[in-house]
Amino acid sequence: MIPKRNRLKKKKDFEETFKKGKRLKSEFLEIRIRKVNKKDKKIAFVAPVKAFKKATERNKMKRKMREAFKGLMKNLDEGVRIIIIAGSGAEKKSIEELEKAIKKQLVQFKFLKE
RNA sequence: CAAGCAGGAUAGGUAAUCGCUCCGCCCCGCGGAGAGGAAAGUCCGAACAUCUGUUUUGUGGUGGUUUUAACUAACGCAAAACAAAGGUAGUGGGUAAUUCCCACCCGCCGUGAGGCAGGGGGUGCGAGCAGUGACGUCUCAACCGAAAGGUUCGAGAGCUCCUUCGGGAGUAAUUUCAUCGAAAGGUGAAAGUGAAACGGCCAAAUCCCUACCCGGAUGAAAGGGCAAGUUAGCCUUCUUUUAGGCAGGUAGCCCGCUUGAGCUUCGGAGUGAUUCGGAGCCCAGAUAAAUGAUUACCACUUCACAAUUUAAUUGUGAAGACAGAAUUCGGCUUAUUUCCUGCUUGGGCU
RNA sequence: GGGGGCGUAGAUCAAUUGGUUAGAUCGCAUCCCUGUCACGGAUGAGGUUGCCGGUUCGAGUCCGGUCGUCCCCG
Repeated sequence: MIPKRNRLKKKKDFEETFKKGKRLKSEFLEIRIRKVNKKDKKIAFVAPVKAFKKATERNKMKRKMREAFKGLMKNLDEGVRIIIIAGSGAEKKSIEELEKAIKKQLVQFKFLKE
């Protein structure tokens, strides 16, 4: 789990990131990202009911994504607000595959130092 | 061995590394705790909270009358009773309470172990549509044909018999009068259809009655507290600007929020559901929402392969259910892994 | 977290108090019309009433359970 201070928790923050954030899409993931003029980094993970019907599946998906993201945290740019949304099909991917997919997108658009 | 019936338990473990949430402390750290039997469906029942009825009684109490005392409208608190709607239904018991649970009785089903969304009283199948045909039983099974066959000398001279084929009903299921019943409805007579409506039995999870239970509504997003910003208004300061306070309660935060009809264990009461007493224990409280990831070893089950080979054992590999707390409990229902116990029926061997 | 509705032919909807063979429109198929297509006409096929069980002489309808789907509160 990501520590509390790095979670995107407030409803207002969340909505802003969701609406105004840049949209990066891949086969089974969607990332919304936005930079604000602050020093902290905040992230949230979403597993929609449409893609994952049961509560257990949603929990599992979110845990997988968190685990995949863990290593990327310290190299992230300051002030980023990220929401990562899992699509259907993502539950079959391993943690390494998820990590690669996230990394690829973030590096490509220069939010993450390698 | 096969098929089945009933009941119960279980929901992998240990270690290391990297993380998350909460709590504690001698706070750069260390220690402790961290999903379920169904957390699910939301089908019932309660706790708790707020709002809200009518009547009566008690009580507090501001105001009023008033010398005091006393009386008393509003309002608050407590208790009791109650309409409608709704619910329940063998007898007795359990519980905070239930549509739940337990014991027993009767009825029905099953070869049996056992099971039942069986259990107040009453009323109630002539409704389907035109037919060999009206819940079941009993009664009645008739008619027409130059359609075919049989029997027969002959079935197209006529009569009669058997089989097959074809054909043929009601504006159907009401109306009128009288009468019984609290009601649903019944009974009698007349008319009408039919071969038959006469009689008896069984039928409400559609109808009626009785007895009993219960004030009602909304649900933790209940409800309460603190309170940025903004602000109509009020007060203070001041020539004004301004500043401060009050009021208000939005965003946000906090409480509610986990000690409870609690768990473990011992003893007593009871056939049992359950209950009484003692001792010990504290056992998730998140909120875009923690309880995870990786590796190793050890168990258990299943499958595949190989070896020994009657059975079985050993080794290797793979796989391992349903499912995620959201105020808290008690039931019910549904999903699902593995195992155990007792019993029944049938077959085989000794 | 809490509450409510709806599942009937390929599609959109009906079905009285439980009572005939579950009906209508569009679509579909075949034939006719035409030189051909459309239009038009005729005929026809198509249903486990979401699923499982119960009550009943009889269930789309009544009662339980289950699955799916849509909506409301915030």
